[in-house]
Amino acid sequence: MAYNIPVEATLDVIGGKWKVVILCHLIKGEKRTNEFKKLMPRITQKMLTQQLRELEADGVVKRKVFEQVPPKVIYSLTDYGWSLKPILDNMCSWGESHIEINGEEVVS
Amino acid sequence: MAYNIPVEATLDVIGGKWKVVILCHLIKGEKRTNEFKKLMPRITQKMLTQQLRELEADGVVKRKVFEQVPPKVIYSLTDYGWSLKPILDNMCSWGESHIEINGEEVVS
DNA sequence: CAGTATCCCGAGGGATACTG
DNA sequence: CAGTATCCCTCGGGATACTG
Repeated sequence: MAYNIPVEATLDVIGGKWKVVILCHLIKGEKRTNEFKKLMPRITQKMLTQQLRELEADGVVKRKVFEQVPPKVIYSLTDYGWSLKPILDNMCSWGESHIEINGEEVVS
Repeated sequence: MAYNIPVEATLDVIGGKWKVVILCHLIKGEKRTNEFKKLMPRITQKMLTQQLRELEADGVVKRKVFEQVPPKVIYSLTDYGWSLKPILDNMCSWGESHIEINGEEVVS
């Protein structure tokens, strides 16, 4: 509400500290919570949950809970979330072409 | 340095609180400081200067000072900054198509 | 394994005043 | 007009412990 420029609406959805990173990972496929933790070694449990909940509330991420022990939760993009793909793809490739990557933390 | 995923490099450059908004305005043409203030009524002088300085340090924004009284400063995109255009265009149009805009503060 | 609940610190950023 | 300098306070977010 009351944006001064439309792009602020976009930032409302993907502007969070970790949201773009999370979404970029989800473009490559659905993920479990622990997978996110390994892909983002610096994120805390608290922030991970928080960012995912906000993305879910905005309708771009879907959360599927498997009722079992131990618990299993899978996150994926919604159709609405996939509409962000062009933006995310562009951001990813811009980063790839403008910076050298350091792969020190690619845990399997 | 030491990114876990390339897109973090992109976020380093455009991830600031107001940077995407500033860059979107610059895509439509160079701007003076006061123009920014009118386009972004909620930004403070401090934040405006700070974000512009960081964009300048990252080489995406160019600052041109006219030595005169009263002072005149014009900001514009560098060639490097223009390489972000596809991302910014996508973000702008996504916002346009997904949210209704409120134009209450379009001062001339 | 996935998530919630507390505690708590520090810096991000607002408000204000001043300068060239 | 454009920018710097202070003061100061909120709250983002880290660390830790606990639950289903």
